[in-house]
Amino acid sequence: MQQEKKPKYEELTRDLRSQILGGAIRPKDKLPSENALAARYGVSRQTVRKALGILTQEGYVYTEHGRGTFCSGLLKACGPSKNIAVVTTYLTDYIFPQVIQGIEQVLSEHGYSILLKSTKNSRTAEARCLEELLQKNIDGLIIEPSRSHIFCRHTHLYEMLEQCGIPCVFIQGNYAQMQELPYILLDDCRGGYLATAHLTGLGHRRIVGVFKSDDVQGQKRHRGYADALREAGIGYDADLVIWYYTEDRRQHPYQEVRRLAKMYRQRPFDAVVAYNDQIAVDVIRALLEEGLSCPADVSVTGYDDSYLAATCSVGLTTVAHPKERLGEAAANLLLRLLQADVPLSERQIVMEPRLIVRDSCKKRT
Amino acid sequence: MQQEKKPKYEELTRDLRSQILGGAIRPKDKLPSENALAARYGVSRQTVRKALGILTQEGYVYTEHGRGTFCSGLLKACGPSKNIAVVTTYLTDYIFPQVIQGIEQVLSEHGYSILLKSTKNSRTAEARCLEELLQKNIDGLIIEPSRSHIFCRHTHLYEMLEQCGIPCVFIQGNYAQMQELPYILLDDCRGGYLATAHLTGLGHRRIVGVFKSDDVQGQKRHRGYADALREAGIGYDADLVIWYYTEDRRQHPYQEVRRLAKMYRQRPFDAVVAYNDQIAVDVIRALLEEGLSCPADVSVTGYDDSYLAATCSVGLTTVAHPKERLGEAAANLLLRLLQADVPLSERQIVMEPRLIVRDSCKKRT
DNA sequence: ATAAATTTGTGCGTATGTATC
DNA sequence: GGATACATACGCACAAATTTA
Repeated sequence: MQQEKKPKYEELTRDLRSQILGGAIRPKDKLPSENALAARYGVSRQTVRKALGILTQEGYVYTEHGRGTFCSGLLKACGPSKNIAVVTTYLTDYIFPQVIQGIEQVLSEHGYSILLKSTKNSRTAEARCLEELLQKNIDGLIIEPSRSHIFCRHTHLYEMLEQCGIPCVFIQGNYAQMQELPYILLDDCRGGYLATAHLTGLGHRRIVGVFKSDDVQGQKRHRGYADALREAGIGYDADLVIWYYTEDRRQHPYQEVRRLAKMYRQRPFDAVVAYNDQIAVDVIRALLEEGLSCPADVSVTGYDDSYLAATCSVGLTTVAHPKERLGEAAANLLLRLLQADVPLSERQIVMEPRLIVRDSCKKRT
Repeated sequence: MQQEKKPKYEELTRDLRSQILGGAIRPKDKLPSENALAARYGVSRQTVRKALGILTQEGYVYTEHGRGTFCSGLLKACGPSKNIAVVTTYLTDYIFPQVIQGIEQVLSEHGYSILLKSTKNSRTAEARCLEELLQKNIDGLIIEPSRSHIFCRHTHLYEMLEQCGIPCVFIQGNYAQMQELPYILLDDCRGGYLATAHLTGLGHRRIVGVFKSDDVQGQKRHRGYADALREAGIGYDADLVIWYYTEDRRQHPYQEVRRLAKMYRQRPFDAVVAYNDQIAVDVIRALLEEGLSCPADVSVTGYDDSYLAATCSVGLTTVAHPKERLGEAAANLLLRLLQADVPLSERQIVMEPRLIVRDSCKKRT
């Protein structure tokens, strides 16, 4: 009869593994030194090293040069995947390609690849997306939250990410419930203020506002709009504010502006603050259809300084969006989070918007 | 001054890995024995074993007790990753976001994620990119080749993909050496013909052509241009053809058109066929700077029907590019390749371009 | 602040076992 | 059986990082 051959290193591996799984060796505990293990088990140091190598690869332990070998906190099956997930609401919606470009630029220089996902601003899609990503092997996440105005029902997924040691950076917006997570966004309140104050500065008083209601950006830009009006001593008129949802973005703002324009004789207005350049273009189109011209009759501001602002029939006065630089900043922040702890104050970055004046606003006559 | 520390086993690992990726060692090949490698590299057998251990773990080689060490056929046997790599030259360059959108749309419906990479139309970046992807776990690849006009020096990487069972779909262009690989592209020859024939049909005879020289699209559009001229009985005039490289795309076409425009009195021309809409916009700008207007003095055609075509100061007559549909078609083809064998005739799809007439071309007076 | 001790990382040499041809 | 090649195992030396005296 023949005995099963059991390599000594395998015996040692099994023994140590069961000690860890059994709780005898707890996470963060220091294991005996290689020499100590060699002596205790009556094997050579090389054999110990082989066993520890296997355990390291399996994720049960990690080593620190000069300090020792330690039981790891939680098991990451494989090593770093060098994959970073990037989740945005849309891929083509005008400034996202540039943001993604900025992210890709920085990350690929550091040997990372990008896993791209889009949610179409749907909460369920975002949740499904995160679940998928948790099953894959990613090292980090950059995400633009969907419908950031409403309560987030899947905070548990973000907690899970945190527990897995996968850092996460929010861009554009963030969730009110998770204020401590890293983010990079624009001061949209200030941006809305800048656009509106520019118009009041030009003497306009009846200023229409068109805002998106289902993300924090829209709500903040609206607040800036209201602040600027108050500062200029202009009463807030809810009838001049148009709210729209993502789904209706193609039609609703356009139609509402046409409705207001039809009543221009009875209830004139001087200017329109649009949520972004896309809306501004629709606004100008709607005005033209009703015989009003921009900027002669009505001044219009955009937001984001997209390609539309420059190529539009009227050069749009708009609020500059950092685009590539936002992407780069997000990527750099993520890289720092991957390497070391980053103090809270540096984990949350707010970029300052600035106004770009073109031809779509004119002094009131 | 301090020397970079390089462990010998790492040196050996790198060397062997690059031999495998470089094609010097091919799948199923037997590597030299451990002793032979030790002798050749002047290291101990232990060091060789360490290097081979790493390569084994990475999946590049496998060992058979008593037989030898072999280059592995398939990298990574760890099941489908549900990741598809998408490699394009640029991410933001005007129609790519839409193509990627189309791909993402289809693939995400089937539970796949997208790994995004860009090459900036650099061959070395493309090669580096493919090597990176081979080390990751991808199920398939959609790639827009870089500098597709020149001989591809890294066919072995594509062969490796094939041997690993990773299907690959080319979009936009393909390499002349690998005619049997699946692709989806536009009939660019036809597209160039359509644009040029439209101009000859309007009575234009001296037609400038601006083409990109470092991809097949440019060469094919040029051929279509030449075909249309011949068909109209117009002699080919090399002085009217401007070639440019990717690196010079921002300046060179613009400056060359200005140069031609400066000599307009002596050597007038009727129209310009531009490689794409971006170039067309630059062309129109150059013409304007020299006091020539489009379409009154000179007709201009674009290509791709990008957002520029519609938002440009003059509505561009251009050749429609399927964009999203191209992306969707590529994704669907890849899905089919992942499931089953696809007959050659269905693996290669050429989409028909069509002309979109706007305001940038006028009948010659 | 420095030196010594500890601990992991790299590398070599050797011996023996075992599977394949 | 013999040659070859991988697998396991031990011992030793020195380097590099860290902690301790």
